[in-house]
Amino acid sequence: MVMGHGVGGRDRPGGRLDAEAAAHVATTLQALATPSRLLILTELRQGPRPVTELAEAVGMEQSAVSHQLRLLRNLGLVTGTRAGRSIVYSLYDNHVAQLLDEAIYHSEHLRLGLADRPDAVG
Amino acid sequence: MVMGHGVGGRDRPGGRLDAEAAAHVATTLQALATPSRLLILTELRQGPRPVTELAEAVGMEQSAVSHQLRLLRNLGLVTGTRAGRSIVYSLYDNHVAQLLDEAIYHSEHLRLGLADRPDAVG
DNA sequence: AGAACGTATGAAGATGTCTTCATGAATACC
DNA sequence: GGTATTCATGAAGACATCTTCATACGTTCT
Repeated sequence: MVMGHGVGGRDRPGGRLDAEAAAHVATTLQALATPSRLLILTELRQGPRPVTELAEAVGMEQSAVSHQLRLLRNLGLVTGTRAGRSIVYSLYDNHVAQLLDEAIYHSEHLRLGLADRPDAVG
Repeated sequence: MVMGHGVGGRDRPGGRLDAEAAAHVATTLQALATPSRLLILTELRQGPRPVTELAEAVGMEQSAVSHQLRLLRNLGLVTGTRAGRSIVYSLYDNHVAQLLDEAIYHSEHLRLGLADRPDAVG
């Protein structure tokens, strides 16, 4: 059960953004705009994971993972709780999971044009 | 009516990503991970706009807007068609609009922790 | 207390990104 | 054809980002 916030419609689909709001959103999205973090987050999407396990799962060094986790932590996207000597990380809440899912979904359906699209510009 | 692609559920909410897929998604999200581009896109969310109008609406120089538009174009997020001397840009399709909406929605509901969240780590 | 394990952190270097400046190309108007 | 308008583009500099290396911190076990 995913438990969305409604039926699938947001209150106000497409309002303008002021500079501050834009900065806020940009910061949040930047957290998802890196392969390493995306791998970490999708791994966490499967369930809570200690750092070492994460590192192995995504094929990164422990240090690099820790650095990215700190960033994600500071943004409130993940939380870590100690369990023995390990620290187990999880996605912070359902908004994160959904944002992840939706971002992946739309990205996969966008098929990057990357210079092979016949644009009218020229 | 927003006209989603289904009912609000994605096929497979939360699969793992391989390195390639992660890179793809990251690239797409990076396009939304900047205040300037976010402003441009949300302005386009309101409807098609010529470059100069865009520039004025978001308070950027024409050159800067053009550079960002090229990036968004290359990623297939927007298209531009000539109309007289102007080139009118629009969001490429509904996926872009939705991704935008959802990204903004979730971001606004995430309330960046930014170092004031009592994390268990320490 | 000492050793082993798991994680965090700071510094530093390589890269990437964004904006500005100057200029070029296409269209419209006179 | 010449000029004004609208947009694109390349170069360059300021700045941010990510990874690695070295090391420190906290916990567990003996």
